[in-house]
Amino acid sequence: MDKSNTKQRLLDVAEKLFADSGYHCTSLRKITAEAGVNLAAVSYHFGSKEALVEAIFERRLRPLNEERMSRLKVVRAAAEAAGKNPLVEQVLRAFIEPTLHFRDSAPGARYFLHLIGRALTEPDDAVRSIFFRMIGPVFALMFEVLCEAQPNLDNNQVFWRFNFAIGAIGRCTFLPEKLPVVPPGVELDLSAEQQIEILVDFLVAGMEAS
Amino acid sequence: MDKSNTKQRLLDVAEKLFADSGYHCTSLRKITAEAGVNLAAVSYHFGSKEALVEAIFERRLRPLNEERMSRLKVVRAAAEAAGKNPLVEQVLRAFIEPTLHFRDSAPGARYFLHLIGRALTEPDDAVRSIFFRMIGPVFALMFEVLCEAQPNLDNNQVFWRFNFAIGAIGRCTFLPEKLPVVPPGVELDLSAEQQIEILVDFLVAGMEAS
DNA sequence: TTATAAGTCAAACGTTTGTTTTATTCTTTT
DNA sequence: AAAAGAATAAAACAAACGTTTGACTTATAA
Repeated sequence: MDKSNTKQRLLDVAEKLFADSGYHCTSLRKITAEAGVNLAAVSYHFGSKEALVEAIFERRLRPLNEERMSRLKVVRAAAEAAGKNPLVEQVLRAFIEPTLHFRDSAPGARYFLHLIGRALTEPDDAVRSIFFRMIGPVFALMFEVLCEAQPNLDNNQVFWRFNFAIGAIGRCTFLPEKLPVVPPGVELDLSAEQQIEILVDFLVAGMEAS
Repeated sequence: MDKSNTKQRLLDVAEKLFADSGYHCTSLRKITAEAGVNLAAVSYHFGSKEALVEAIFERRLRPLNEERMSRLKVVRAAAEAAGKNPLVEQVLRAFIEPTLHFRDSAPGARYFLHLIGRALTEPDDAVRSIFFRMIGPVFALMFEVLCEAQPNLDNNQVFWRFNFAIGAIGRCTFLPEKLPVVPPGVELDLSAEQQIEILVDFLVAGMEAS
C-alpha cells in the first residue's frame, strides 16, 4: 500500500537520532534527510518537533509502562492475599524485567531505551515533562510498593534508595559506546537475562541494606 | 580594582545556567545578559562557548578529581602496607566523601554537581568528551581498586556494579527540583553527612552482594 | 470520470544561534 | 603627559533552526 509509511519512518529514524545525539542536537533536517522524506513532513504528520518526540515516547513507553504497572499490581495483590509484605526482589523485577526484555523486542527498542535513560536528566523542560508525565504513575506506584516491602524502613530511606536504583538501571539502558571508561576485557553485550541478574543482585542488596 | 571580574562572573553565571537548562538550551546572550557583560566577552575571555564550558569543568572538577585520586591512592597504599585487600567501603568513601563535601564548599558548587550529574549522559559529543577526559583517570583507578577489593569477583561484575554506583551517585548530585516524583513527606535537603551515609550503606551492600 | 481529500514537494519565512568586526573606553607603563 | 595595551561596547555576520506557504501529485469516493 505504501499508505504513508512516512509517519513510521519518521518515528524510527528520529528515535535513533534522538538517542544518538539528543533532542536539541538533532535537527528536523537531519531526521527528514535520513528518512528520505520532505522536511515539511514532520509538521504535517505530527505538528511540531516536540509533538514528534512525544509520539516516540507514546509509541514505546506507553505499553512498557502498562506492563510494569500490571506486574507491580500483581506483586502487591499476591502479597496482600498471602497476608505478607511484598518482596523487594519481586518489586524490582516487576520493573526491570519488562524493561530489559523490551530491549530485544523490537529493532529500535535499544535506541529508545538509551533515549529514556537520558530523559531522566533531560535539560529541556518540555521534553523532560513529557517523560515525567508518562513515567510518573509508575514511579509513584513502585515507591508505594517498595515502602510496603520494607515497612520498618524510613520513607526517606526508601525514597533515596529508590532513586539510586533508578540511576543504576539507567546505566544499563545506555548504548555501550556512550559509556565513559570501558576497561579491556569486560563484556558489554550481555543478554537480557544476564543483565537482569547482575542488576537485581546489586539492587536487592542495596535496597535491603542493614 | 574591578580588574576583570568579568571572567569570574561569566564562569559563575554560566555554571548556574548550564546546570539549569543544559549546554545547548543556554545561549551566550542569556549568559552575558545575566552576568551584566557584553556578548562579545565570552569570545574575548575564553574563545568560544565550548571553551567556556571547558573552563567551568576545569575550575571545579580538576581539584575535586585530584582529591579523589589521592584518597584512592591512600586507600590502596594502606591496604598494600597491611597486606590486605582494600575495603569496598573505603574505596567508595574515597570517591563519595569529596564529592558531597565539595557540594557545600562553594556557593555555585551545587550547580556544578548538577552539571556533572548530567554530563554522564550529555548528548553533545564535544561536551561529553571534555568531561570524560577529565573524569576518565579517576574512573579507571577506582575500577582497579574495586577489583582489588573484591578479587574473587568477576571483573565484569565489578564493572557493571561500578557503573550502577556511578548512576546512583549521580542521582543525589541532582538539584531537588529536577527529580521526577517526590512523594509528600520526604526530605530532599539532606546534609552532606546524611546523604553520604544513605548512599554508602546502599552501595556497599550492592557492591558486596552475594 | 469527476470531485474531494490526503500527501508530498521546493522554497521561503522570521528567529536565533555563535562568532567576528570595528570603534571606543579604561588601565597600565614609560 | 603620552603611548601601549587590555577590556568593553554596539553592530553586523553567516549559518542553522523550526515552521509555514502554496503549488503540485497521488489516492479515495461518489
